[in-house]
Amino acid sequence: MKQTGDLNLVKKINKSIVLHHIRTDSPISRARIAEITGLTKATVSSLVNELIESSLVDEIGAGESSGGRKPMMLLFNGTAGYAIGVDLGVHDILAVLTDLTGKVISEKRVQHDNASVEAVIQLLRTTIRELIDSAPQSTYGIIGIGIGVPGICDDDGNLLFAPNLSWENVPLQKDIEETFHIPVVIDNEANAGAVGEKQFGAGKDTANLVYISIGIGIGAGIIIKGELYRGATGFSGEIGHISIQHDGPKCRCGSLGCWELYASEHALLEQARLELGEPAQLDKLLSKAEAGDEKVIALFERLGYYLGVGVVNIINGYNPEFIILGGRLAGAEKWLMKPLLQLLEKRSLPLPRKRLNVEFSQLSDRSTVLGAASFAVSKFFASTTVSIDGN
Amino acid sequence: MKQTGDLNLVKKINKSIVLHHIRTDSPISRARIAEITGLTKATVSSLVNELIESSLVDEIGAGESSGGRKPMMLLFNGTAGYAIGVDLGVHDILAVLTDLTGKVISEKRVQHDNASVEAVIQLLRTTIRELIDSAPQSTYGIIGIGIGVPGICDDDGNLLFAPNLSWENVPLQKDIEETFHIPVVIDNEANAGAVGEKQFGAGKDTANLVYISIGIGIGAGIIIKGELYRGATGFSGEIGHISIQHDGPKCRCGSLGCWELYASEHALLEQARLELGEPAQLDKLLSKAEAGDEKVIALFERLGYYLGVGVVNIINGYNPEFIILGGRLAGAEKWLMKPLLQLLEKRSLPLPRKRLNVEFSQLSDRSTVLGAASFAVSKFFASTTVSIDGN
DNA sequence: TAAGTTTGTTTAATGAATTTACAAACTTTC
DNA sequence: GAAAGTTTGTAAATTCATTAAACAAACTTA
Repeated sequence: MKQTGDLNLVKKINKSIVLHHIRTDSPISRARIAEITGLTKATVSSLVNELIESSLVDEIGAGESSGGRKPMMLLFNGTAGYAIGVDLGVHDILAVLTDLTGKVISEKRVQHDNASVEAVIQLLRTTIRELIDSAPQSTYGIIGIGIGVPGICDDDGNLLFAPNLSWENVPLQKDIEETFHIPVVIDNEANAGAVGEKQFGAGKDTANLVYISIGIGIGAGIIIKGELYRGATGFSGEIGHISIQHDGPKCRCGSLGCWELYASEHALLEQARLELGEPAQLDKLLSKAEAGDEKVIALFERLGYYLGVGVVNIINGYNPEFIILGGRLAGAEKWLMKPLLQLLEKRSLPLPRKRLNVEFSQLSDRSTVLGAASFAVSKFFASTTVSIDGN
Repeated sequence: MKQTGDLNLVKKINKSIVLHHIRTDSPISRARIAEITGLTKATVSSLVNELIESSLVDEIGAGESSGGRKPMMLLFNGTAGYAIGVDLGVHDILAVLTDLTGKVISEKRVQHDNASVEAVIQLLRTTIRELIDSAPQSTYGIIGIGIGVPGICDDDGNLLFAPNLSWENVPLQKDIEETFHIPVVIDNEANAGAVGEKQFGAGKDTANLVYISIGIGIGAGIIIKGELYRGATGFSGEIGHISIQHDGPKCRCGSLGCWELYASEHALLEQARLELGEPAQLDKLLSKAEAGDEKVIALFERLGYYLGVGVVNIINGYNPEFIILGGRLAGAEKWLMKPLLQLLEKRSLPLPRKRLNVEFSQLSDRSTVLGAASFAVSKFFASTTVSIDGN
């Protein structure tokens, strides 16, 4: 049933507000937190002391006086525990160990050939195990594992469908949880990427952003009012399958003229094959474009146009403040950005466009893995701020 | 800053939970509410008695015993106050007086020729005045006015842009508030329609629905987790301007191939003119189709196809549980539904479609006006208790 | 050195929920 | 029809997080 109100809830709310300010505005004093939040000094003091008790906050010494007693400055203790983030890709696994602030402590990257589901999961297990073993000693240890996957998940952490891996109904969360006995969160790689960008990338101060992952297909993570939008049944953002040509070519999803048939890596390589007369690879196309090959540059520019078509749809449909383009094709920003922006200028409604930013990701291929780690940290705080005192 | 927690908040939360159950599950006893919510009987008793004190709840006598003392049944007192809902259309105004349950008490419908902004607003004022005067005596009187408008609004109740009225920057909320000194809420007609459908129509038990208003243009109201999704800058759902043909004909919005160029009433009439060689009107086309005119039926069926194209995009983009089609064209359900469903069957991804319903509105042209009244009621409860969101 | 400011803690008060107890009103059972 | 058990709703005592007020410590300024 719905959450009712009691004193426990009040404390949980206030404690997480206090912790939030220590995490984002640190170093900060108790008095300043009281001033910002409207809580009394006594309340803040009490909550801060509990947070110190539980190792999540440290006092780092006196700050500058503003005409009276010097304030004791507080800092979030990012090393009270560690999280693991994983980007389970189609051809590789990228995994990081981060502290509670999201700072990367160590990183592993391994290739896989997707020989079997079990083989990949086994590789995943050994990769995670190595990172766990590399973690420094800490109060809470490894507090969780977040995994971004190239497919659709349900609420129970099952990977329902991952077309580019040809996986179906893999109980990934349960599997990894049983291996390590640590809380595991599974989510779509674009959702994870969106969270990564919001926490650590260009979207830091934004509550409404759309992260578009342009890879073999196109996926999107949508953050509304600071929260991921998952749709009714736990997955949305199948934005790659928004049709931009109702009578266009058939997509494997059953529809016609889907955006990702025009604006994905797969689409680019297919066009390159048709126009250049030979199978192409992304890195080769990139170096050719870099060398000034006009035919290849034209290919990228056309891709930029098609990206723009879909971005206009996203603007009109979601009215975000921020659109961040990421994924493998983010490396082609140089040639994609201009035609994309030109199209936006011409085609998007002026009102939704007013307060909008469109940028390529600054985190390169780490948006997803950082977001995944962030899922684990969020889950930890969601479960802890309530019962951390133990009473 | 963010809302902090205190005893007041706890009480607000619990009081609104209790009221929510009385509103939705009535008649209901105190004991049953305690059982459902997890609150203690003492707490429920105390809160219920305050609600009775404030006239929002009535005791209606003893219910059936289940083996012990008979329970005292509680009922929400819908007549403690009245709300006004308005659908400000392009050619007419529909306004209703409802009680707090949304039951329509009286109704007014007037035509207008949009001679000037001031003339329409004056007509709006006299219409509202008549409804106010027709309201029965009650504890709280007229608790608010909600207005659905065919355009884009900002948070301050300004009608920024209404293309089909040719209005721009009209401070409608302020204007009506100053006339009646009653709280006024302004919102887009599709947003109001979505809320109307959720409260009173087909979407009653749904937290995630999209209401598509097919009128002269196409608008949409999107409800996510029981709340309207407004986008970053207060308006979204410009779904009519999602392109379904990236190189299609130019739309007045600047883009090419927008959905509403294919699937709106305007589009239908334009096609009718081209194919039948004479200017057409919707009601005439409807009667011709009714009479079995195959050419006209084919027009509707093609419209159904184009509706489906956009609906597939909405399914893939928002993954709602429920899509409700409303607006003037809802009257053509008979010919639109079949090609629409056929298209969905063929083109939408199986997973998002699984738990999805697509229906035409049952409220005919009252979705918007009922939703608008509901806005006023919600605002009233938000100020007295705390927002009542429907699970 | 004295006066004023700022920080953070202590103490008492507030009030909403919980726990426990209980009376009243019913039904069931023998 | 009386006794036993159940259900409903209220009352009294307790709990606990917040607030308000007072205060000591630490610092700046004049």
